[in-house]
Amino acid sequence: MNFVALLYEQVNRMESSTQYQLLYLRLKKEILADVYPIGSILPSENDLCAAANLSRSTVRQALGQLETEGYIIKQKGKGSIVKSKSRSLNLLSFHGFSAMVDKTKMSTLSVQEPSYSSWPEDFHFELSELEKAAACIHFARVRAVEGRPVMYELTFVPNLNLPNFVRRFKLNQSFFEFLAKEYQLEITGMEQQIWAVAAPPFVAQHLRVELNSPVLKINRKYHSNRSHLNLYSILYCNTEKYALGNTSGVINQSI
Amino acid sequence: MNFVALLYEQVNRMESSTQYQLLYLRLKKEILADVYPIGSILPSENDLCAAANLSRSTVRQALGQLETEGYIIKQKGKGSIVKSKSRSLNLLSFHGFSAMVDKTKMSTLSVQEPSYSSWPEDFHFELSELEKAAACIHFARVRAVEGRPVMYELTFVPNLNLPNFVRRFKLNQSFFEFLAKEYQLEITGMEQQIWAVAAPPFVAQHLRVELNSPVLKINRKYHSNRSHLNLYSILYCNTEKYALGNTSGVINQSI
DNA sequence: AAATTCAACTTGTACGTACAAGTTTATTTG
DNA sequence: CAAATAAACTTGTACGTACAAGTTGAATTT
Repeated sequence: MNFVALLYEQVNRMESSTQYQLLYLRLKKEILADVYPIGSILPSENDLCAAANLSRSTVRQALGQLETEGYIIKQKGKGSIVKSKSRSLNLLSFHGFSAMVDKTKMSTLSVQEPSYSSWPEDFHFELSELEKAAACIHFARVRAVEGRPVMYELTFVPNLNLPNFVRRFKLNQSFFEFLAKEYQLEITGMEQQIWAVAAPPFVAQHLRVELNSPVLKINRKYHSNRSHLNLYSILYCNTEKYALGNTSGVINQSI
Repeated sequence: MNFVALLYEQVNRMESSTQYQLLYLRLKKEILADVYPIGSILPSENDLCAAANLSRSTVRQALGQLETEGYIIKQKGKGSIVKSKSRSLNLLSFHGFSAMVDKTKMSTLSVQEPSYSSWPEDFHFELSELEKAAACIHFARVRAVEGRPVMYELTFVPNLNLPNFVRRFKLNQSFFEFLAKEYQLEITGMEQQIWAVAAPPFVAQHLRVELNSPVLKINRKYHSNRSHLNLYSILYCNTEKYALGNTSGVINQSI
């Protein structure tokens, strides 16, 4: 089976399928496109039934999937409230000591504009034959909080059916939102490995820390809804002032 | 409302409730008690219907919750296979470069046996009044892989309705499994913060690394099914040979 | 003996009904 | 006008039916 056939199969798997999945996909797209912005309430289950000519159980199945993936929160008596525009993946992200870092205080510096190249010789993850054969899209950027560099990020993407990526992607926008909007490419999962390492020269320079001072190194492999397309990142983090943090599980703070 | 009243309310919330939740709780307990060991198959949906005198939709709701919490995997045509004895929390855990570290090669060294004490003065998480008023159960241990220390773990637990903890808990057993079995205390969520720091003397000693070499420091707050009881850990990790890693999201590796 | 077919299982999808329980808004009542 | 009440919503739980689709193992055929 060649590559084109594989792609067609994937599209079929995504687009045909069952009634509740079709509704789920439609609602997800509409949430992403701000038809239902964050904080708004989806049409009631009965309205969705009437509009799509489906039974309530089927509608509830679609909404249930949206809920478990973190897009909406359902509230008895009220409705389904849009919570987030992306599946909660539980990435590590920067936190202050109490609250999350204010997004308005974050800035992005370009280190390496997007370009097509070959894969690094000593790449940190195993690549499939398909990925090896494709060109490697590479870019690098530094994230800063209040002007202080906190993260140096190198990204590697196999150029598989991502037309005009280099021309279209600008470093100061959200990478994941760009992929979702332009290519309907959604990140569905991730693996990562974390080390504490002594900062090598190029890292010390970009993060403005002393040579050999302790920094976090994170290797990430992102999985997507295209089964042969994975994204790769190497992150170096300066945790002197801001820690990396995350939250997992259902936190029950009732009473 | 006093503490005892709160406890009663919690027990009521857990034990009364709905049909599918009762079945869910019963099956979860039986999985934990090895009535259905890992890898085994639960009774079929129809069998569960007949045994509990419930409709299939209700049974499926209970199984669905077990599935989303990571206890079972459902397979069309086969059945519900027991996958894990605890909710998958997506903690960071040690990995080798390719496969997970062999559990038989892990050992635990005692650094500080469990004892009752007061809370540290400069504790890393905000404590509630209830927690502050309780005594602090503290212990510390070092985890080693192939004789090489990789993690130094300090644990702090408020002594709230955990009778005879110090006498009953042995450091070489799983802390979470002990809590589930002895006190029906389940970990439901977690927050963590991560830094790369220069190893201070006591850490360098326990992890057998050079003073000021880079190590991971992780502060964790575990949430439990008792809404006023949280567990706290400080971890120091030597990542020279083994990285910390995790996986999140649904990984779709079909085709 | 090996391959095929078929029957008996399993879970998945989709429809339907009925009532419980929480929220909001309009109505009634004092 | 303010408060209590009622009606009209919302989602949650629980029951039922029917068929589709995947898995397994026994029966049949080759």
